[in-house]
Amino acid sequence: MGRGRSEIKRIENPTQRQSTFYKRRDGLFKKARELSVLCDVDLLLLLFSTSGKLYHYLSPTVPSVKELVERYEAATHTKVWTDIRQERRAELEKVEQMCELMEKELRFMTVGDGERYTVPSLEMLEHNLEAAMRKVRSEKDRKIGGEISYLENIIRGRQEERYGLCDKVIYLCPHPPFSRHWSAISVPMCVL
Amino acid sequence: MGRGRSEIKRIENPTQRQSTFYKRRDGLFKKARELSVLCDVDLLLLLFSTSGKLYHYLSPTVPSVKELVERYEAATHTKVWTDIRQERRAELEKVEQMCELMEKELRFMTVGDGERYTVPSLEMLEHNLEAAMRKVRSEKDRKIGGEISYLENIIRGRQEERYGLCDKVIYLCPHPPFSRHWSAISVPMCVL
DNA sequence: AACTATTTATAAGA
DNA sequence: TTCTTATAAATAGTT
Repeated sequence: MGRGRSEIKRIENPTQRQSTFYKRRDGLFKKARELSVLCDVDLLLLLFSTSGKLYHYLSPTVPSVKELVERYEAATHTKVWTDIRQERRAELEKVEQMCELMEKELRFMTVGDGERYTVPSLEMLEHNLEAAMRKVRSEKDRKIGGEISYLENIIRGRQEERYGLCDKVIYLCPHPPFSRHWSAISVPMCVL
Repeated sequence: MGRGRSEIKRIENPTQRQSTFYKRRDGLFKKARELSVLCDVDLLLLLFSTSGKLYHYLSPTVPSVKELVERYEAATHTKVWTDIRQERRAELEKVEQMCELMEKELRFMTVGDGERYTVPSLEMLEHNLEAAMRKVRSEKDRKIGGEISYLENIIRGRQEERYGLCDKVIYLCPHPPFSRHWSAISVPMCVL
């Protein structure tokens, strides 16, 4: 339409292309709207200009873009979102596998119900439990040993402190007025 | 265009509507194609007729419907597929939680690295392991006991079978020609 | 589908 | 971008 042109090929002049874009874009959306209303048709028009700007139209009868794309999927048998779903599914399966593995191991450690176990597997289990027990016991001993030596150190430190204080007291006050009381409270004072 | 009409409202006459649909549909797709070529624009046109038939057009410059809908998502910040992804995410999180729980339990049973355990928790663990060990041992004993009596039964059965066979042999052949050979192979025969 | 009278869209220019 | 206008294109009504 208009004065001239009939060949449809990319307009190289950017100004002219932009101008044509505005006009034809408006025309296209108008036509889309009209068709959807006149003929009771569901349609979606998505359009990105070269500059990346979005223009879109969705028939008023259609609830969502999603709904329409799903119908498109069904009609063409081309799963648009297959990749994403497969990715997720793979992720999920991986985690589920790990879960199962751990569950199995756990069941093996706790003996849920003995029905399933054969004698050799029970022996293996017994062996595992013995190993675990040894680990736990040595760990416990190590911890207890550590705590004991820690407490011994504290006691030793306090003892030395006490000696130091007693020496000081004797130096400052060689003849204390209430010697019996002093000695009576000296131990608790040092322990504080 | 054409002779008359300017009001845009649903055409109630089905024949007329169908006719108009064909004409305007072709016009719309032509316009869409022309715009995408002339102005170097990415566009998607999805259209479902009242009868459910799909017509669509995608700019030759766009690789896929998915790609365009993703750009639509990005542009509008309306996650078209949010629901699906959220569902999956929830599912995944649930499994991951279970996984973590089991891992914790398992770690408690196997004592990965002792650093984290206090003496009371180690004692608790030791206690659990002892209980498990008792369970396993009693289960093993029960199984072994069962197997032994099962084997004893078999042996008893075979023994009786053997006696029966020997009796038969003696009955049928009171004076066997090669008595020494007979007795030499009688045991393996019965065991077969 | 095809025709055609008309309406619409739009290219070019402002 | 927007308006104007000459002209091409689309299409409603009809056959």
